Amino acid sequence: MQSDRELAEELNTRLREMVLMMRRVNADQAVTSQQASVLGSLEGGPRRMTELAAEHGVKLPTMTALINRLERDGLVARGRDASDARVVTARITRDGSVQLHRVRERRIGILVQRFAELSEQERDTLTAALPLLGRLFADPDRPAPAA
Amino acid sequence: MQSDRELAEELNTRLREMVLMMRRVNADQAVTSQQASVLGSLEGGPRRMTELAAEHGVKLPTMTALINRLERDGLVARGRDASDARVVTARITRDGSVQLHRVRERRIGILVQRFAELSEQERDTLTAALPLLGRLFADPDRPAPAA
DNA sequence: ATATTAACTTAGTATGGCTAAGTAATTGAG
DNA sequence: CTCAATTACTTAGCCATACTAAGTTAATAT
Repeated sequence: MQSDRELAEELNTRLREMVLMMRRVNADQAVTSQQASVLGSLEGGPRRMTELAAEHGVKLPTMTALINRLERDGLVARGRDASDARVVTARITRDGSVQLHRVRERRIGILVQRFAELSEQERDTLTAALPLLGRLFADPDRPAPAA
Repeated sequence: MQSDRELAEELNTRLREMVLMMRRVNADQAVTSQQASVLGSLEGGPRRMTELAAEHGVKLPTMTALINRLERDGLVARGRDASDARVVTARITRDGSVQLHRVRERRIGILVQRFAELSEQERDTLTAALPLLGRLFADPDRPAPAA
């Protein structure tokens, strides 16, 4: 039986491990994890710059730079909004979709490998815990990103 | 009952949420999360540059730059190894400890707050799942960082 | 009609990552 | 013992990603 404090400390440690692992998994990939994250937001269709910045918790100029690089590399294309000439939209290109798929499969593949080392019962425990993690980390101000 | 694949996809989504949340929590802090992480490695005493780089999964020149900035801000101090004149060590200063404590309390405080919204049973589920996450994210090549 | 607001971009600065190349100290081979 | 190779680190130069402040253009409101 652990106190909330101890539980929080352990979770904090796991978060650190998780961040380090994701960094290792993503090293030497063609697309950075930040770029993959933005591409994920575009899967459902074009999005406004402002929306993207808010969803990813960055300021607008940062998103401008991110989209500039993705556009330069041919992974997204900029567009305009018909009803408001100030608005700039970004959509994912075919190349972008291919890259996104690649990154996602890589990450999920690694997680699946790791799951193989868990027992049936341990997998059940994890299955039960995932929605709780979702509640712990959800942002009340912002809807969850698409992927 | 979920397949490993579905489980991995859900975990991948949770990972994204966690990263976004930790970014929000750490925004507007005096010390970046990377800096806090390095300071955490120094709590147990001075460490060599090489060790620090390996532990944090970065190359040596990156650690040099990180320590340069921390030294400039007075949060760590460089030292020398008595037995090998090539070796440079870093130790945390009093100011560094204060900053580290501040960041850690902030993060843990937020997690504890979130735990308050969980039921007793849900907390138990989480307690059972955390060690599993540790196994999923552990780096076989590298021992877990101190904090 | 014009002032304000909103949506972006540009410019400038900092952190944090990399590789390649340089320096100084230790180790090892002959 | 000498000198080449290795080890530990730093420097230099590049890129991605973050910020604020300031500029531009379009929409809104007075």
